Amino acid sequence: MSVTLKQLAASLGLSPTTVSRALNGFPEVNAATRKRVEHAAAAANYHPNTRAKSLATGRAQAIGHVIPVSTSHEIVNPVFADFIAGAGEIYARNGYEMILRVVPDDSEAHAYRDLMARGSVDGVILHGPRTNDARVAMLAELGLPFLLHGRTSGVSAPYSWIDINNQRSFKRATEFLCNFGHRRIALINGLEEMDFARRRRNGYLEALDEAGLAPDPMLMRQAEMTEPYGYRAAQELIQLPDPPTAFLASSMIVAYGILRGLSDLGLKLGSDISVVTHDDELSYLPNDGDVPLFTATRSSVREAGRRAASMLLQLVAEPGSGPLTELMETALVLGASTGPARV
Amino acid sequence: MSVTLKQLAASLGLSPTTVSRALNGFPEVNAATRKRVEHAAAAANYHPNTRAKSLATGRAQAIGHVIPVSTSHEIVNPVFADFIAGAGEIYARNGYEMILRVVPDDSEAHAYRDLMARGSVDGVILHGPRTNDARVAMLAELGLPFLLHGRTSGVSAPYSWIDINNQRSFKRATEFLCNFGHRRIALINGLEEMDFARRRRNGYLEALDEAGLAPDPMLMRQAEMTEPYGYRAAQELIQLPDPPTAFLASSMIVAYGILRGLSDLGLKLGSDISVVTHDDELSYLPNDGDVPLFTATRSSVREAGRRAASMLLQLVAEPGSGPLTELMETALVLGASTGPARV
DNA sequence: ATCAATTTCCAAAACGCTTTGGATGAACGC
DNA sequence: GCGTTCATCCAAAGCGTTTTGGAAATTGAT
Repeated sequence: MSVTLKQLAASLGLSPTTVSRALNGFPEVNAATRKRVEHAAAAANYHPNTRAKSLATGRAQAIGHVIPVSTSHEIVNPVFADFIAGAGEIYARNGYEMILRVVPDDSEAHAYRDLMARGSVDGVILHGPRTNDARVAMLAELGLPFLLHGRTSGVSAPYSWIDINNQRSFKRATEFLCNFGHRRIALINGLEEMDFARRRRNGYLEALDEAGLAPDPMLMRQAEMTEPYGYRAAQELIQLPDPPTAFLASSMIVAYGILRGLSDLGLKLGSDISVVTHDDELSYLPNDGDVPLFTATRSSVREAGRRAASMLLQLVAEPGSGPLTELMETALVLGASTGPARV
Repeated sequence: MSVTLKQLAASLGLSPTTVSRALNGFPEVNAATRKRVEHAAAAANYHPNTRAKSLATGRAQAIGHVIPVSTSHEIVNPVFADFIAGAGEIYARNGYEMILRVVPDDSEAHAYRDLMARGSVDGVILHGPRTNDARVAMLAELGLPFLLHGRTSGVSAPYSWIDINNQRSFKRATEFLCNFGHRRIALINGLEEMDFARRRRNGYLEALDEAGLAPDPMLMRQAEMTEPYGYRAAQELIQLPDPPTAFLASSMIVAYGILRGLSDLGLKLGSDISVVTHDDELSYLPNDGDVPLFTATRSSVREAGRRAASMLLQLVAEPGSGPLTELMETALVLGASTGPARV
């Protein structure tokens, strides 16, 4: 059993009040006494009981992440692990706990209410926002500080978010391909009910439009971002009567699928056909080296996690500090997977 | 602000005691009163404050996961997300919270002591056990219920764990390749300081031995399991004077790297060269379909997460229930990546 | 030396719940 | 009608902190 404040105070011949103040850096305690208390605390391996502390202060010292697990397709977002790692770093550094709730996506709203009502967290981070996401209004009404990883088109009320510039990112990637002479560019997107995927498509369409190219629905796909999805998409599209000469992929995993699909048909990336992908810099799928495998729009999701956590903690500390937003630009890095269109 | 027990009691003209007992199913409360209380609680959206509750009961109602982030190689284990999803499901169902600590791997011990001293969790799950893992002795001494995801060779004291039969798994895979006439089989392993990797190597060696084949150090590699690692390993090994005719990979991601490395050289899986991989059934890397891409030793890490959580909750509920262990066998599923050795 | 201002400490209340140890009637047996 | 047993409720203590509102001792100014 761990030592309590009262015990520590007794062993020092002091009152709990003084010990508490000594350890929490209040001014009204003698410097000598403070030293004495600090030493005793360290010696006894004293750590304040989190629950008691937060009961007394009213702050949970914890941030919640609700991860919805789709009841139908059952996919766990691989990006999630790296984001969490980044955020967790910041929480730990600031004495916050991270609590995770894995819930079926149809009872996500309930999870937030529950976390709020039980006072388990001081704020939450929302993952995977969709177009017109109802969670935003709900959380605003609840009065629980929150921050979106991503944005949600169609919601007019202000809210805090951190996002990458998906639209610009995919616009630039598309332009880049156009400049290489590509006229038929396929978009292998994530589910377009997800806000990021929608924005990426918008960027893609915008660039096509500016290049005077008409979008072809046959070349646009959306689905859960698995490797086989990329594979099938590549194989099917390349066998169209008028096949694409370039692919735009929404994630490294999809890009690997496309790569496999194409090389199974004997096509070589860069020379025969081009691929640009978004790269979240997942640690186990590094796309670096002198010449990266894929030309990519690159942005570290782990860094996004760090920043998101910092922003939310700021929001929790000063509830008035208004909606905080940050738009991260991605880098368009040149890899070996792109080249001029074959004529 | 959420409603408290006291307020609820006042609004009902009852004492907090009675309301508490009514909601917690104690017998000494009138059936009619209980109904009345339950309705009022639901109407007021009452949820007991977690911190107050656990202060009073002494139980945290939370399980901790400490995920060490290597200060050097900075890899976030992709298997982690799926495991967590499985475990989280069980926690949620049983009213437990999941708390995550992301810590530099050199201060992991401190994290456990801290969680314990602050009374933040009722138990912890250990990830990524190494050979002779010191954390086991430490936690046993702390008196905090814990369970390993994996095992740790060299530790004699009993402890609770859930693991897959890595040794048997890789032994069977190796035997399978031997039966196809393969004599030179490469092992592209994870870091062998990790217990699972060590066991896999043992299984591999055992099978080679029984087949009367001498292991060749040139054919055995270990590293962090990234895609480029698989790629490089495949390319380098295949260009040896006496190259392998089959590869054994430690994860799907590595297997994809190998696949890319080989097909870049124009080799076709199954006919030209064989690959068997371990498959954790990560949701975004499904290896299924009529004929799976890879022949694989398959075991769902998500299911392991579920079972691990159940076991730990059991351990927390009945501390005496002694070390709980479960060894999950893997399935050896036939895919398109294996065939008879080319002569 | 006196009074006010500082320092330095403490007793007690509060946070929101559970739980112990009764209290109050009603029902029951005779 | 009386004592006993149940059924049903409650007051108060306690969990381990923080924080409010002093109190005592020391210092400083005059």
